[in-house]
Amino acid sequence: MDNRDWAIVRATPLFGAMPQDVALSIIGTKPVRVLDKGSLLFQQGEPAASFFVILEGWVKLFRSTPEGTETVVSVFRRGETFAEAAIFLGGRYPVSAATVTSARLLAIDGDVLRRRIIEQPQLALSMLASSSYHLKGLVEQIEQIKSLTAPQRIAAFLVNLAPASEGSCLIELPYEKTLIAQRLGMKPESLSRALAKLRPLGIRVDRENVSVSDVRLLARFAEATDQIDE
Amino acid sequence: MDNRDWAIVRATPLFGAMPQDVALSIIGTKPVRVLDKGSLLFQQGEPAASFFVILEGWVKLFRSTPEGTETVVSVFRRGETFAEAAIFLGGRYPVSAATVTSARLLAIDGDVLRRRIIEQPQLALSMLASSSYHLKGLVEQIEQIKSLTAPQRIAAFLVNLAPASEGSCLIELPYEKTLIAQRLGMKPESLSRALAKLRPLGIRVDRENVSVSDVRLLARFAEATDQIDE
DNA sequence: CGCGGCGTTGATCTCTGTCAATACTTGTGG
DNA sequence: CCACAAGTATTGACAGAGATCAACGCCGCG
Repeated sequence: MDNRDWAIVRATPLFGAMPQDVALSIIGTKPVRVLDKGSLLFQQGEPAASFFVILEGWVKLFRSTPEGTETVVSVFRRGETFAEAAIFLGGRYPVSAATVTSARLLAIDGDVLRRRIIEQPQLALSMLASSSYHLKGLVEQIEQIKSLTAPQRIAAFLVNLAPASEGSCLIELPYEKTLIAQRLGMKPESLSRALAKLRPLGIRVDRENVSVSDVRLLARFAEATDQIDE
Repeated sequence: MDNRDWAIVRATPLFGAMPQDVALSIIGTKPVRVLDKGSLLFQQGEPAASFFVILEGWVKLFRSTPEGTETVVSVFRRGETFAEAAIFLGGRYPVSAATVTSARLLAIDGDVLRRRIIEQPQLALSMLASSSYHLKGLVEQIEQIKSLTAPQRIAAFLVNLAPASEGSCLIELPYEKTLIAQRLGMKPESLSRALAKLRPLGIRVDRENVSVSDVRLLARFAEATDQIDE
């Protein structure tokens, strides 16, 4: 783990809020785990031994039914932590996790964290802040699925990815479209068509490259109750 | 607040886990708030001053867009706590809350709780457990909306309400069907039709009374990939 | 070069939303 | 006590969004 990695760790809501020495004592000299795309980190139902910080790459959380269908719950990127909450939930992961790109991760021991919390009460506040952050993310996702159409959801997704909140920009899709579709709760075919519908709004797609002519216009479309007509 | 109320408080994951005197010191002599159906508790975006324990009745959490559409995120009942996590999220509620029946609630001050956490580290673990529990609920909801049809969702909802996991039973719907529909991410009309489709599975509905002839059958239907055919 | 995974496009079907009409329940006031 | 209004639930007809099934193009890889 180099300085670059350390900076990423310190930028997370969880490790950013605590004193430097505490953060260091938790992370300790944990080796960085380097993983191929598609590596399974843990499975739903397993005892929750540790949680993770993403230094590089993308990770999906998903649930699978006995029948084999797989529902993507969220997708995290560099600088995000996940599964912290699972540590406290009867000790079992409620979801499975796998990398969707090659990735470098930090795995942090749950026991160590729990012990540190007892010693350092204000650390708990960081944990709570972090878990509240995830809660908010899920709430937003529920709102989107329940109230937006497929084209609106992908529009919102793009707006989130955009570097600025106005003007034009180029966006590189961070992972495969199949996964984006799952994350947004639709089929890949629908994603294709939804993107096609955004064309009149100045969206061009070529492979994983998306050009947006007017981010604000896109954002407005994602929230509007009435849609494109022509 | 009488002994009955106190028992409810102690049965929550949050207050059940902590020593009795700590729980007492947090709740203190807070008056019970008695509210009519439809009372607004707080609005999304407001500074999060306190969180709540439900002693009696039902409460919905929802998000509203500027356009006025309202998305129900979750519905809680007696014995549940809500908005604990908001206290730690930049101090703002990410959702609004309103009672959907007449209700009795306990409102607990956020500052007090935060101070107690500093003094009583293991209290933080209770908080985390409680917030993890809510997280899990949201994850399950996302999974349901994304992967189940309307009849399956209402089936799952009924199974959750059923007193036993097998055999037959009578269920009283806890709040209005309009709200159930919102909670499940569908329109009231669709809820009516979805319930009608469950008839071949031994579901009879009369007003708010639902009779289930075989809970296990219903549960199986809620998870099945293939559906009723005839 | 051929194969397999991913993405797009087309045709069709199914589910759910929309719009509208009709009970039924509840509460209000004459 | 009844008429009436408002809110809630059900039902029907219809339209539209998205799923499904299938075919095809594209690219990377052995």
